[in-house]
Amino acid sequence: MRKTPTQARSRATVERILEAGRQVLVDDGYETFSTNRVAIAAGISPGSLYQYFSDKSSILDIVISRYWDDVSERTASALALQASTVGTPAIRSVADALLAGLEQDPALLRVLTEELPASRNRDRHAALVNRVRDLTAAYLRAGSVGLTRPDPQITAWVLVVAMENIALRWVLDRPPYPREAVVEEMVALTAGYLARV
Amino acid sequence: MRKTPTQARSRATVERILEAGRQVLVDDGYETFSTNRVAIAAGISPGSLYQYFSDKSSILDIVISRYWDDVSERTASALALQASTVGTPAIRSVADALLAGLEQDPALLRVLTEELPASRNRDRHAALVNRVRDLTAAYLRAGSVGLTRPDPQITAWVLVVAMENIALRWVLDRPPYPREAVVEEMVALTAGYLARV
DNA sequence: GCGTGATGCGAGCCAGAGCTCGCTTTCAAT
DNA sequence: ATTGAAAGCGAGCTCTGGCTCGCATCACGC
Repeated sequence: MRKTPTQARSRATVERILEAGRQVLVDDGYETFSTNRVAIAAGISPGSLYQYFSDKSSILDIVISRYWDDVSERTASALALQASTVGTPAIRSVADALLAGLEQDPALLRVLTEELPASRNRDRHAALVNRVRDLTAAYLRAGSVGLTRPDPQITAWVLVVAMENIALRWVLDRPPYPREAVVEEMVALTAGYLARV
Repeated sequence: MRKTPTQARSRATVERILEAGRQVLVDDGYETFSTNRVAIAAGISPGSLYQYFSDKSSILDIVISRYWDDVSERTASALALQASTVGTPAIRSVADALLAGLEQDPALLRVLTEELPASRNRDRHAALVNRVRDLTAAYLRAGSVGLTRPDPQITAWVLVVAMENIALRWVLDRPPYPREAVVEEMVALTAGYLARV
Protein backbone atom coordinates (compact mmCIF):
# COMPACT_ATOMS: atom_id res chain seq x y z
CA MET A 1 0.00 0.00 0.00
CA ARG A 2 1.66 3.15 -1.20
CA LYS A 3 -0.82 5.67 0.19
CA THR A 4 -3.68 5.00 2.59
CA PRO A 5 -6.92 6.42 1.24
CA THR A 6 -8.67 8.80 3.62
CA GLN A 7 -11.76 9.96 1.80
CA ALA A 8 -14.70 7.67 1.10
CA ARG A 9 -14.22 8.06 -2.63
CA SER A 10 -10.69 6.73 -2.62
CA ARG A 11 -11.57 3.89 -0.29
CA ALA A 12 -14.17 2.86 -2.81
CA THR A 13 -11.57 3.13 -5.56
CA VAL A 14 -9.22 0.76 -3.76
CA GLU A 15 -12.06 -1.68 -3.39
CA ARG A 16 -12.94 -1.34 -7.05
CA ILE A 17 -9.33 -2.06 -7.97
CA LEU A 18 -9.29 -5.25 -5.92
CA GLU A 19 -12.59 -6.43 -7.34
CA ALA A 20 -11.39 -5.64 -10.83
CA GLY A 21 -8.19 -7.53 -10.08
CA ARG A 22 -10.18 -10.60 -9.18
CA GLN A 23 -12.35 -10.16 -12.24
CA VAL A 24 -9.47 -9.78 -14.66
CA LEU A 25 -7.78 -12.79 -13.12
CA VAL A 26 -10.86 -14.94 -13.59
CA ASP A 27 -11.90 -13.61 -17.00
CA ASP A 28 -8.60 -13.10 -18.78
CA GLY A 29 -6.28 -15.38 -16.83
CA TYR A 30 -2.99 -14.81 -15.09
CA GLU A 31 -0.85 -14.53 -18.19
CA THR A 32 -2.67 -11.51 -19.48
CA PHE A 33 -3.23 -9.97 -16.08
CA SER A 34 -1.87 -6.46 -16.56
CA THR A 35 -2.20 -3.32 -14.50
CA ASN A 36 -3.67 -1.48 -17.45
CA ARG A 37 -6.37 -4.09 -17.81
CA VAL A 38 -7.15 -3.89 -14.12
CA ALA A 39 -7.35 -0.12 -14.35
CA ILE A 40 -9.76 -0.32 -17.28
CA ALA A 41 -11.89 -2.96 -15.55
CA ALA A 42 -12.00 -0.79 -12.44
CA GLY A 43 -12.96 2.21 -14.54
CA ILE A 44 -9.95 4.25 -13.45
CA SER A 45 -6.62 5.24 -14.95
CA PRO A 46 -3.32 3.41 -14.46
CA GLY A 47 -2.00 6.40 -12.57
CA SER A 48 -4.73 6.22 -9.97
CA LEU A 49 -4.00 2.57 -9.44
CA TYR A 50 -0.39 3.29 -8.60
CA GLN A 51 -1.38 5.83 -5.99
CA TYR A 52 -2.52 2.99 -3.74
CA PHE A 53 -0.53 -0.01 -4.87
CA SER A 54 3.22 -0.08 -5.15
CA ASP A 55 3.23 -2.56 -7.98
CA LYS A 56 1.28 -5.16 -9.84
CA SER A 57 2.36 -7.90 -7.48
CA SER A 58 0.86 -6.22 -4.43
CA ILE A 59 -2.59 -6.19 -6.02
CA LEU A 60 -2.30 -9.88 -6.75
CA ASP A 61 -1.11 -10.60 -3.23
CA ILE A 62 -4.22 -9.10 -1.72
CA VAL A 63 -6.58 -10.86 -4.10
CA ILE A 64 -4.85 -14.16 -3.34
CA SER A 65 -4.82 -13.58 0.40
CA ARG A 66 -8.49 -12.76 0.50
CA TYR A 67 -9.37 -15.95 -1.28
CA TRP A 68 -7.32 -18.28 0.87
CA ASP A 69 -8.33 -16.58 4.08
CA ASP A 70 -11.90 -17.18 3.08
CA VAL A 71 -11.38 -20.87 2.32
CA SER A 72 -9.31 -21.35 5.45
CA GLU A 73 -11.95 -19.76 7.61
CA ARG A 74 -14.76 -21.84 6.21
CA THR A 75 -12.90 -25.11 6.43
CA ALA A 76 -11.44 -24.65 9.88
CA SER A 77 -14.72 -23.56 11.39
CA ALA A 78 -16.50 -26.54 9.87
CA LEU A 79 -13.81 -28.71 11.34
CA ALA A 80 -14.08 -27.07 14.74
CA LEU A 81 -17.81 -27.71 14.79
CA GLN A 82 -17.15 -31.43 14.61
CA ALA A 83 -14.43 -31.46 17.23
CA SER A 84 -16.69 -33.16 19.77
CA THR A 85 -18.44 -35.55 17.39
CA VAL A 86 -17.05 -38.98 16.61
CA GLY A 87 -17.24 -41.71 14.01
CA THR A 88 -18.05 -41.61 10.34
CA PRO A 89 -20.62 -38.79 10.58
CA ALA A 90 -17.88 -36.49 11.84
CA ILE A 91 -15.54 -37.54 9.05
CA ARG A 92 -18.30 -37.14 6.50
CA SER A 93 -19.11 -33.59 7.45
CA VAL A 94 -15.45 -32.59 7.43
CA ALA A 95 -14.99 -34.08 3.97
CA ASP A 96 -18.10 -32.25 2.89
CA ALA A 97 -16.83 -28.99 4.33
CA LEU A 98 -13.54 -29.39 2.50
CA LEU A 99 -15.33 -29.84 -0.79
CA ALA A 100 -17.72 -27.02 -0.06
CA GLY A 101 -14.85 -24.67 0.75
CA LEU A 102 -13.19 -25.35 -2.59
CA GLU A 103 -16.48 -25.23 -4.46
CA GLN A 104 -17.10 -21.73 -3.19
CA ASP A 105 -15.35 -19.98 -6.06
CA PRO A 106 -14.15 -22.59 -8.55
CA ALA A 107 -13.26 -20.06 -11.24
CA LEU A 108 -10.82 -18.23 -9.03
CA LEU A 109 -9.58 -21.50 -7.56
CA ARG A 110 -8.75 -22.71 -11.04
CA VAL A 111 -6.76 -19.64 -11.92
CA LEU A 112 -4.94 -19.60 -8.60
CA THR A 113 -3.97 -23.26 -8.66
CA GLU A 114 -3.50 -23.85 -12.37
CA GLU A 115 -2.28 -20.61 -13.88
CA LEU A 116 -0.32 -19.02 -11.09
CA PRO A 117 3.00 -20.52 -10.15
CA ALA A 118 2.32 -22.61 -7.06
CA SER A 119 4.92 -20.61 -5.19
CA ARG A 120 2.53 -17.65 -5.26
CA ASN A 121 0.12 -19.60 -3.07
CA ARG A 122 2.78 -21.37 -1.07
CA ASP A 123 2.71 -19.46 2.23
CA ARG A 124 -1.03 -18.98 2.34
CA HIS A 125 -1.63 -22.56 1.40
CA ALA A 126 0.90 -23.96 3.84
CA ALA A 127 -0.77 -21.97 6.60
CA LEU A 128 -4.10 -23.54 5.72
CA VAL A 129 -2.66 -27.05 5.66
CA ASN A 130 -0.85 -26.59 8.96
CA ARG A 131 -3.92 -25.17 10.62
CA VAL A 132 -6.10 -28.08 9.55
CA ARG A 133 -3.37 -30.60 10.28
CA ASP A 134 -2.96 -29.37 13.85
CA LEU A 135 -6.68 -29.43 14.43
CA THR A 136 -6.76 -32.96 13.12
CA ALA A 137 -3.80 -34.08 15.20
CA ALA A 138 -5.43 -32.67 18.31
CA TYR A 139 -8.61 -34.48 17.44
CA LEU A 140 -6.73 -37.74 17.02
CA ARG A 141 -4.82 -37.26 20.26
CA ALA A 142 -8.07 -36.58 22.09
CA GLY A 143 -8.58 -40.28 21.59
CA SER A 144 -12.17 -40.22 20.47
CA VAL A 145 -11.05 -42.64 17.81
CA GLY A 146 -8.95 -45.69 18.62
CA LEU A 147 -5.40 -44.77 17.72
CA THR A 148 -4.00 -47.44 15.45
CA ARG A 149 -1.16 -45.41 13.97
CA PRO A 150 2.01 -44.66 15.93
CA ASP A 151 2.38 -40.92 15.36
CA PRO A 152 -0.70 -38.66 15.29
CA GLN A 153 1.31 -35.89 13.66
CA ILE A 154 2.20 -37.97 10.61
CA THR A 155 -1.25 -39.46 10.48
CA ALA A 156 -2.85 -36.04 10.52
CA TRP A 157 -0.48 -34.79 7.85
CA VAL A 158 -1.16 -37.79 5.63
CA LEU A 159 -4.90 -37.36 6.00
CA VAL A 160 -4.90 -33.67 5.27
CA VAL A 161 -2.60 -33.91 2.27
CA ALA A 162 -4.53 -36.85 0.84
CA MET A 163 -8.00 -35.40 1.43
CA GLU A 164 -7.06 -32.03 0.12
CA ASN A 165 -5.89 -33.37 -3.19
CA ILE A 166 -8.89 -35.60 -3.63
CA ALA A 167 -11.21 -32.66 -3.04
CA LEU A 168 -9.13 -30.31 -5.16
CA ARG A 169 -8.84 -32.64 -8.13
CA TRP A 170 -12.51 -33.50 -7.98
CA VAL A 171 -13.55 -29.84 -8.02
CA LEU A 172 -11.11 -28.85 -10.76
CA ASP A 173 -11.03 -31.89 -13.02
CA ARG A 174 -14.68 -32.83 -12.62
CA PRO A 175 -14.17 -36.59 -13.02
CA PRO A 176 -17.46 -38.40 -13.72
CA TYR A 177 -18.03 -39.50 -10.15
CA PRO A 178 -20.99 -38.08 -8.24
CA ARG A 179 -20.20 -35.82 -5.33
CA GLU A 180 -21.74 -38.11 -2.72
CA ALA A 181 -19.74 -41.07 -4.01
CA VAL A 182 -16.52 -39.16 -3.62
CA VAL A 183 -17.48 -38.08 -0.13
CA GLU A 184 -18.19 -41.70 0.77
CA GLU A 185 -14.81 -42.77 -0.62
CA MET A 186 -13.13 -40.08 1.44
CA VAL A 187 -14.96 -41.34 4.50
CA ALA A 188 -14.02 -44.94 3.77
CA LEU A 189 -10.40 -44.01 3.17
CA THR A 190 -10.17 -42.15 6.46
CA ALA A 191 -12.18 -44.62 8.49
CA GLY A 192 -10.24 -47.60 7.20
CA TYR A 193 -6.99 -45.83 7.93
CA LEU A 194 -7.91 -45.04 11.50
CA ALA A 195 -9.78 -48.22 12.35
CA ARG A 196 -7.95 -51.00 14.14
CA VAL A 197 -7.19 -53.84 11.75
CA MET B 1 10.55 -27.98 -34.45
CA ARG B 2 11.17 -25.47 -37.22
CA LYS B 3 13.84 -27.37 -39.13
CA THR B 4 14.97 -30.94 -38.65
CA PRO B 5 18.73 -31.12 -38.24
CA THR B 6 20.44 -33.47 -40.67
CA GLN B 7 24.12 -33.22 -39.94
CA ALA B 8 25.67 -34.55 -36.78
CA ARG B 9 26.78 -31.07 -35.74
CA SER B 10 23.29 -29.64 -35.72
CA ARG B 11 21.83 -32.67 -33.99
CA ALA B 12 24.33 -32.08 -31.22
CA THR B 13 23.30 -28.42 -31.14
CA VAL B 14 19.64 -29.29 -30.63
CA GLU B 15 20.63 -31.58 -27.81
CA ARG B 16 22.78 -28.85 -26.26
CA ILE B 17 19.83 -26.46 -26.42
CA LEU B 18 17.55 -28.89 -24.62
CA GLU B 19 20.12 -29.61 -21.95
CA ALA B 20 20.76 -25.91 -21.53
CA GLY B 21 17.02 -25.38 -21.27
CA ARG B 22 16.80 -27.84 -18.42
CA GLN B 23 19.83 -26.25 -16.78
CA VAL B 24 18.54 -22.70 -17.01
CA LEU B 25 15.19 -23.82 -15.69
CA VAL B 26 16.76 -25.47 -12.66
CA ASP B 27 19.43 -22.84 -12.00
CA ASP B 28 17.65 -19.60 -12.75
CA GLY B 29 14.00 -20.55 -12.41
CA TYR B 30 11.04 -20.24 -14.70
CA GLU B 31 10.57 -16.51 -14.31
CA THR B 32 13.94 -15.67 -15.74
CA PHE B 33 13.94 -18.44 -18.30
CA SER B 34 14.69 -16.56 -21.51
CA THR B 35 15.74 -17.76 -24.94
CA ASN B 36 18.84 -15.61 -24.76
CA ARG B 37 19.89 -17.26 -21.53
CA VAL B 38 19.32 -20.67 -22.99
CA ALA B 39 21.39 -19.73 -26.03
CA ILE B 40 24.25 -18.50 -23.84
CA ALA B 41 24.08 -21.60 -21.65
CA ALA B 42 24.15 -23.77 -24.75
CA GLY B 43 27.09 -21.81 -26.11
CA ILE B 44 25.28 -20.77 -29.26
CA SER B 45 23.58 -17.65 -30.57
CA PRO B 46 19.88 -16.82 -30.31
CA GLY B 47 19.60 -17.07 -34.05
CA SER B 48 20.79 -20.66 -34.12
CA LEU B 49 18.29 -21.55 -31.47
CA TYR B 50 15.41 -20.29 -33.58
CA GLN B 51 16.50 -22.40 -36.52
CA TYR B 52 15.32 -25.48 -34.71
CA PHE B 53 12.66 -24.25 -32.33
CA SER B 54 9.71 -22.17 -33.38
CA ASP B 55 9.48 -20.32 -30.10
CA LYS B 56 10.46 -20.32 -26.46
CA SER B 57 7.44 -22.38 -25.51
CA SER B 58 8.41 -25.30 -27.71
CA ILE B 59 11.75 -25.68 -25.96
CA LEU B 60 9.98 -25.75 -22.62
CA ASP B 61 7.47 -28.28 -23.89
CA ILE B 62 10.16 -30.75 -24.78
CA VAL B 63 12.02 -30.33 -21.51
CA ILE B 64 8.78 -30.85 -19.61
CA SER B 65 7.74 -33.84 -21.72
CA ARG B 66 11.04 -35.57 -21.26
CA TYR B 67 10.80 -35.24 -17.51
CA TRP B 68 7.27 -36.54 -17.17
CA ASP B 69 7.81 -39.34 -19.63
CA ASP B 70 10.72 -40.43 -17.51
CA VAL B 71 8.75 -40.37 -14.27
CA SER B 72 5.77 -42.05 -15.92
CA GLU B 73 7.92 -44.83 -17.30
CA ARG B 74 9.62 -45.54 -14.00
CA THR B 75 6.42 -45.53 -11.99
CA ALA B 76 4.32 -47.57 -14.37
CA SER B 77 6.95 -50.23 -14.82
CA ALA B 78 7.41 -50.53 -11.07
CA LEU B 79 3.67 -50.91 -10.80
CA ALA B 80 3.51 -53.52 -13.54
CA LEU B 81 6.17 -55.55 -11.77
CA GLN B 82 3.85 -55.91 -8.81
CA ALA B 83 0.76 -56.75 -10.83
CA SER B 84 0.86 -60.37 -9.74
CA THR B 85 1.87 -59.80 -6.14
CA VAL B 86 -0.72 -59.26 -3.43
CA GLY B 87 -1.08 -57.79 0.04
CA THR B 88 0.88 -55.12 1.85
CA PRO B 89 4.25 -56.00 0.26
CA ALA B 90 2.82 -55.13 -3.14
CA ILE B 91 1.38 -51.87 -1.87
CA ARG B 92 4.63 -51.05 -0.15
CA SER B 93 6.75 -51.42 -3.23
CA VAL B 94 4.37 -49.34 -5.31
CA ALA B 95 4.43 -46.56 -2.73
CA ASP B 96 8.19 -46.80 -2.73
CA ALA B 97 8.33 -46.64 -6.51
CA LEU B 98 6.14 -43.56 -6.51
CA LEU B 99 8.45 -41.80 -4.08
CA ALA B 100 11.53 -42.96 -5.95
CA GLY B 101 10.15 -41.65 -9.22
CA LEU B 102 9.63 -38.19 -7.80
CA GLU B 103 12.94 -38.26 -5.98
CA GLN B 104 14.76 -38.82 -9.25
CA ASP B 105 15.23 -35.16 -10.09
CA PRO B 106 13.84 -33.07 -7.24
CA ALA B 107 15.33 -29.81 -8.49
CA LEU B 108 13.52 -30.02 -11.81
CA LEU B 109 10.41 -31.36 -10.11
CA ARG B 110 10.34 -28.31 -7.87
CA VAL B 111 10.59 -25.88 -10.74
CA LEU B 112 8.00 -27.72 -12.79
CA THR B 113 5.45 -28.01 -10.01
CA GLU B 114 6.05 -24.81 -8.09
CA GLU B 115 7.22 -22.21 -10.57
CA LEU B 116 5.46 -23.19 -13.75
CA PRO B 117 1.74 -22.68 -14.03
CA ALA B 118 0.21 -26.08 -13.36
CA SER B 119 -1.54 -25.89 -16.71
CA ARG B 120 1.86 -26.32 -18.36
CA ASN B 121 2.07 -29.81 -16.86
CA ARG B 122 -1.60 -30.56 -17.18
CA ASP B 123 -1.72 -32.90 -20.17
CA ARG B 124 1.46 -34.78 -19.37
CA HIS B 125 0.47 -35.09 -15.76
CA ALA B 126 -3.08 -36.18 -16.51
CA ALA B 127 -1.70 -38.87 -18.79
CA LEU B 128 0.46 -40.17 -15.98
CA VAL B 129 -2.42 -40.19 -13.52
CA ASN B 130 -4.74 -41.94 -15.96
CA ARG B 131 -2.17 -44.52 -16.81
CA VAL B 132 -1.53 -45.40 -13.19
CA ARG B 133 -5.22 -45.20 -12.33
CA ASP B 134 -6.14 -47.69 -15.04
CA LEU B 135 -3.41 -50.07 -13.97
CA THR B 136 -4.68 -49.81 -10.43
CA ALA B 137 -8.31 -50.31 -11.41
CA ALA B 138 -7.38 -53.41 -13.39
CA TYR B 139 -5.47 -54.69 -10.40
CA LEU B 140 -8.46 -54.13 -8.16
CA ARG B 141 -10.85 -55.75 -10.61
CA ALA B 142 -8.55 -58.77 -10.87
CA GLY B 143 -9.84 -59.43 -7.40
CA SER B 144 -6.54 -60.27 -5.73
CA VAL B 145 -7.77 -58.04 -2.93
CA GLY B 146 -11.22 -58.36 -1.44
CA LEU B 147 -13.29 -55.63 -3.04
CA THR B 148 -14.98 -53.67 -0.32
CA ARG B 149 -15.70 -50.55 -2.35
CA PRO B 150 -18.51 -50.41 -4.89
CA ASP B 151 -16.69 -48.91 -7.89
CA PRO B 152 -13.08 -49.89 -8.71
CA GLN B 153 -12.72 -46.87 -10.98
CA ILE B 154 -13.45 -44.34 -8.23
CA THR B 155 -11.42 -46.32 -5.76
CA ALA B 156 -8.43 -46.38 -8.09
CA TRP B 157 -8.76 -42.69 -8.77
CA VAL B 158 -9.00 -41.85 -5.08
CA LEU B 159 -5.94 -43.95 -4.32
CA VAL B 160 -3.82 -42.49 -7.08
CA VAL B 161 -4.74 -38.89 -6.37
CA ALA B 162 -4.19 -39.35 -2.65
CA MET B 163 -0.92 -41.25 -2.92
CA GLU B 164 0.49 -38.91 -5.49
CA ASN B 165 0.01 -35.86 -3.34
CA ILE B 166 1.43 -37.52 -0.25
CA ALA B 167 4.54 -38.50 -2.18
CA LEU B 168 4.80 -35.14 -3.93
CA ARG B 169 4.42 -33.06 -0.78
CA TRP B 170 6.85 -35.23 1.10
CA VAL B 171 9.51 -34.88 -1.57
CA LEU B 172 9.02 -31.15 -2.04
CA ASP B 173 8.21 -29.91 1.45
CA ARG B 174 10.49 -32.31 3.30
CA PRO B 175 8.34 -32.57 6.42
CA PRO B 176 10.27 -34.04 9.37
CA TYR B 177 8.95 -37.57 8.93
CA PRO B 178 11.35 -40.33 7.96
CA ARG B 179 10.87 -41.83 4.53
CA GLU B 180 10.05 -45.30 5.84
CA ALA B 181 7.42 -43.90 8.18
CA VAL B 182 5.68 -42.16 5.31
CA VAL B 183 5.80 -45.31 3.22
CA GLU B 184 4.23 -47.24 6.10
CA GLU B 185 1.48 -44.64 6.43
CA MET B 186 0.79 -44.89 2.74
CA VAL B 187 0.56 -48.65 3.07
CA ALA B 188 -1.74 -48.40 6.08
CA LEU B 189 -3.94 -45.86 4.33
CA THR B 190 -4.31 -48.06 1.27
CA ALA B 191 -4.65 -51.34 3.12
CA GLY B 192 -7.25 -49.96 5.52
CA TYR B 193 -9.20 -48.52 2.61
CA LEU B 194 -9.29 -51.80 0.73
CA ALA B 195 -9.70 -54.16 3.65
CA ARG B 196 -13.18 -55.34 4.55
CA VAL B 197 -14.40 -53.58 7.67
C1' DG C 1 39.36 -27.81 -55.06
C1' DC C 2 34.83 -25.88 -55.49
C1' DG C 3 30.22 -24.80 -55.02
C1' DT C 4 25.83 -25.24 -52.77
C1' DG C 5 23.17 -25.91 -49.02
C1' DA C 6 23.34 -26.51 -44.05
C1' DT C 7 24.75 -24.32 -39.95
C1' DG C 8 25.82 -20.53 -37.07
C1' DC C 9 26.21 -15.67 -35.81
C1' DG C 10 24.69 -11.42 -33.09
C1' DA C 11 23.32 -6.70 -33.35
C1' DG C 12 19.10 -4.94 -33.28
C1' DC C 13 13.95 -4.55 -34.24
C1' DC C 14 9.65 -4.21 -32.03
C1' DA C 15 5.66 -5.15 -29.23
C1' DG C 16 4.05 -5.17 -24.86
C1' DA C 17 3.56 -3.97 -20.21
C1' DG C 18 5.01 -1.83 -15.82
C1' DC C 19 5.11 2.38 -14.18
C1' DT C 20 5.61 7.84 -14.02
C1' DC C 21 4.69 12.67 -13.96
C1' DG C 22 2.71 16.94 -14.85
C1' DC C 23 -1.72 18.39 -15.00
C1' DT C 24 -6.83 18.68 -13.86
C1' DT C 25 -10.75 17.90 -10.95
C1' DT C 26 -12.95 17.16 -6.54
C1' DC C 27 -13.42 17.61 -1.69
C1' DA C 28 -13.66 19.60 2.82
C1' DA C 29 -12.29 22.82 6.18
C1' DT C 30 -12.11 27.64 7.18
C1' DA D 1 -16.24 31.50 -1.50
C1' DT D 2 -11.47 30.21 -1.06
C1' DT D 3 -7.71 27.35 -0.96
C1' DG D 4 -4.74 23.59 -0.26
C1' DA D 5 -4.68 18.82 -0.09
C1' DA D 6 -6.55 14.54 -1.87
C1' DA D 7 -7.88 12.02 -5.76
C1' DG D 8 -7.78 11.12 -10.54
C1' DC D 9 -6.11 11.34 -15.27
C1' DG D 10 -3.68 9.35 -19.45
C1' DA D 11 -0.11 9.99 -22.83
C1' DG D 12 4.03 8.18 -22.98
C1' DC D 13 8.81 6.83 -21.06
C1' DT D 14 11.62 2.86 -20.51
C1' DC D 15 13.10 -1.49 -20.23
C1' DT D 16 12.77 -6.19 -21.03
C1' DG D 17 12.89 -10.12 -23.90
C1' DG D 18 11.17 -12.78 -27.85
C1' DC D 19 12.47 -13.09 -32.23
C1' DT D 20 14.62 -11.72 -37.07
C1' DC D 21 17.60 -11.07 -40.91
C1' DG D 22 21.53 -10.35 -43.53
C1' DC D 23 25.86 -12.16 -43.46
C1' DA D 24 29.85 -15.44 -42.34
C1' DT D 25 31.42 -20.06 -41.86
C1' DC D 26 31.41 -24.98 -42.40
C1' DA D 27 30.62 -29.56 -44.54
C1' DC D 28 29.81 -32.77 -47.89
C1' DG D 29 29.15 -34.34 -52.96
C1' DC D 30 31.30 -33.89 -57.51
